[in-house]
Amino acid sequence: MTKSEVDQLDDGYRWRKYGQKAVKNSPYPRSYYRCTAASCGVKKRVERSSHDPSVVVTTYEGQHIHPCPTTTRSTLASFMHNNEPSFGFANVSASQYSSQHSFALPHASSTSATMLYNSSTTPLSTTSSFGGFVHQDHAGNHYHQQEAMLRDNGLLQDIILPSNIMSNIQDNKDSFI
DNA sequence: CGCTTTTGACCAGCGC
DNA sequence: GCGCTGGTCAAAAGCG
Repeated sequence: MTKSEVDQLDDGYRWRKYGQKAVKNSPYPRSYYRCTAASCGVKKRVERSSHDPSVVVTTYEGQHIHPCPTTTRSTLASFMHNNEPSFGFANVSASQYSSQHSFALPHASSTSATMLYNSSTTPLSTTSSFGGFVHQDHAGNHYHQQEAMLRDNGLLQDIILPSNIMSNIQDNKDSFI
């Protein structure tokens, strides 16, 4: 369950929508997505909570059998190209970036819901929870970028989960990272 | 042109 | 069997 203004959360993988249905007991439709990677049959369902419209419920089914295509460099690279050269952490670019990205925690077992790591409500007024790396684009230009890192304190507060699951995450968070 | 989204149709499971 | 519901298919449209 992820608090988000937008239905489409970027978890780093590429998804193709294959259906949408109205669901009972909810005014909001449920969307069905499949991972676009060949031979990767991972699916996800995305629906908005009827109790709290600001909450998006994302249910993953299966596990990816391939590396995440976009959480490494490419997504950030494309983002950078849209915002260069004045990328910085105290400006609008940073907040736009944070509002559009979430991070899937690993260790999701088959058919179970995966918790999303969403940074949409976390102000990026500091750089304390980010590391950095250097990106080289096709023209050979170098950009110093800040790569999102999963750190303690980072963004766990934005995950909306039952308390027992939250405590389980806290107990095992080192293994998540 | 290739990929994605939209959307009605179709199908399976379930309760009555 | 019938109706309801959730999940999937696939043709058409949209988009870069």
